[in-house]
Amino acid sequence: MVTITDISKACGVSRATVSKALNGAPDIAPKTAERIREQARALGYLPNATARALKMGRSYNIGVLFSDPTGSGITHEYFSQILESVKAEAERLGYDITFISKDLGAMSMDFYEHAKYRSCDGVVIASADFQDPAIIRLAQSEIPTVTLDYTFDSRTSILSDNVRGMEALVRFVYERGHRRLAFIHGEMTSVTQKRVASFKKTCASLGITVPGDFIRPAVYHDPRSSGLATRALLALPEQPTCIFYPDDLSFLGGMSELERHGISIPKDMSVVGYDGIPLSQILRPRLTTYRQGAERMGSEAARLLIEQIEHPDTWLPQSITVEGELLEGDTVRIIG
Amino acid sequence: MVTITDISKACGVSRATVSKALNGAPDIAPKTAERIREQARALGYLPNATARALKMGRSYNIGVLFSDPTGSGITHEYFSQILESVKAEAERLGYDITFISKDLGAMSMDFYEHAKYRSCDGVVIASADFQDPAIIRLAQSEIPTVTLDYTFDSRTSILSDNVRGMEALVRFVYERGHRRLAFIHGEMTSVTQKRVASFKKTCASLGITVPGDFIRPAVYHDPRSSGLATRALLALPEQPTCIFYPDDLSFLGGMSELERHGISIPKDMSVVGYDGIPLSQILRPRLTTYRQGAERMGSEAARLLIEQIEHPDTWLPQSITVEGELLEGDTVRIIG
DNA sequence: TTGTATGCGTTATCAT
DNA sequence: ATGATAACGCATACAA
Repeated sequence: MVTITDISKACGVSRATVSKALNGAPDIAPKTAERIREQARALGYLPNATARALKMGRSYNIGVLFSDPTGSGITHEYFSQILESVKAEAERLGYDITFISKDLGAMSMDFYEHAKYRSCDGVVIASADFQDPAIIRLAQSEIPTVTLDYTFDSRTSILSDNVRGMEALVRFVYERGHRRLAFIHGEMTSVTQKRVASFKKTCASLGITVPGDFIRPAVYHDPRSSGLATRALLALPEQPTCIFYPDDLSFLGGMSELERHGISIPKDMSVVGYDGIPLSQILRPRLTTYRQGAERMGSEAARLLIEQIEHPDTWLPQSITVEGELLEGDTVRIIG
Repeated sequence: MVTITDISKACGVSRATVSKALNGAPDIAPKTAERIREQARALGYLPNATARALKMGRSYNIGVLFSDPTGSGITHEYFSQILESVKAEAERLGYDITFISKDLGAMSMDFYEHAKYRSCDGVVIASADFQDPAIIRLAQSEIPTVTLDYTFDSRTSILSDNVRGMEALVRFVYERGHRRLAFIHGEMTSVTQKRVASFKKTCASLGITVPGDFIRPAVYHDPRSSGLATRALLALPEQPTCIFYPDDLSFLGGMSELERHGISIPKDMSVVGYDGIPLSQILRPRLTTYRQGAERMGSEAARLLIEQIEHPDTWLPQSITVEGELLEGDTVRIIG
């Protein structure tokens, strides 16, 4: 391994001088600096991030936390998009990323301890149970954090516009003549609460009455449970004309169930999803859904986290809402 | 930050003693060791991975390389499954993972340099252009590596059983009466070569003649190009009875094209995919496909890499083939 | 059984 | 403009 010591010997200067030259310190003679940089290149020198981190107390490494209770984690397209964009933006700014989990090998650590152990400069909490004491401990620690779709007090967060997204979908469906809307929703997280509330509020403001039967629980990213909920809806004496699914993937469960009943989309039943993952637009008919700005959420999270890390003095917590966009698709029929 | 120095003061022993006690060295009196561990716990001590790495020359950190030219990268379900399982196995063995890319921030590095910069103990090369000189440099360096679906000389690799997988699919289709088989394949990587060769060889051994028109190029994970290839097949004077797609996702492009022509699956046309991603079994009809053991490939990759890192003396390069499994699905019709 | 001393590669402070 | 020195937190060879 080539170190600054090797360079200092080759150049006949001290290690301090080499370090300064390589970091562009102003108090080094330009020609000396150039000579040193030349040698460094010639020798194939690479800075050692480990030594630098130890000395500087900065690792240029940020943690990413995907703690999905269901285990689907990064496997889901929405989250892998976020991971991808967090990674891209972090790398653009000179940071590597490390996954934060609990229980590394033999040692049992919680999230906070893991982040400390790896000297993470900050952590993006992308997906987690925000009631988990271990998550709360991390979010309230001295480590800079940014959360996605949840806000801790005095911390930065990136939010998707669940309220507006759901409102847009309801209005879109309403404009096409639908008045009997059913909503299959995911587990009762804060995101779900916002979506359900926005669904009900928008319906109310449009003069639509939603029977209690039309609001049904399921599980995010679990086609099976949405299939069951769909079956329950179909068993009602009076059926909806349009079904809202918790997410695009869950819709697939509903799709199968509808097919099984010989119900065609959108001829006999209209449907909408949520997320707008690429898959939703590959399917035929293209799904009517609301695309969350996953890429932007990820890059904003990385950007704000690093801003906080690098300028702790001028930093203030903030919540950014990333707008999504309605994808019209072809699964909502115009009815009379 | 609590360091071993703090503990040593609190216990009235030297730092060396603390270090030994915490690492379970045999030459420390049991009661002393216990007292020290007690204090460490009481003070909330956490080892500092950075300092340890600098001293020991081992970071307990492995790099993961996903360099997808198409950019789909970890977003594709197959790769995110691999990432997930590499991560899980690495963590089980006490290792964190870091993404290896080129060009971190301002500094321009190639993959090898990035891995060195972060002191990675080894790298899993999960997805890459194996002709890229930067990949070759890494694979031939002193850094332990394991590659997926490609073998470098004297290096460990994890291979999916492309030959057997394709053979199984062809035989399955053959047994159901199909004799006119078309194959839309992905870009000409070594994986593709194996699949194409196995397709042709199995057909030959079954006495099936495959017209040159029936082998058509497309792009992996790109439904559009497979849709176009499907269209081309449908324009032939004599059509196939079964179409093999490059992968499950690409099949969706074919599906749309078939629908557009009013062709129903599997009534009018049989199809098979490749990969066996969860999505393929959510769709209706369930896709006939070959499930690659992505989870096992990832965990084996991590396991063998770490074995090589920890026992460099007794280590020998090896290639492990991970068996997949045919998913029967419902997209191949029995014909006369 | 415990402690002393040293160094991993780097940056920062303070002399020169 | 340059260099000597210390320090970051830890592990280890060796001395006591």
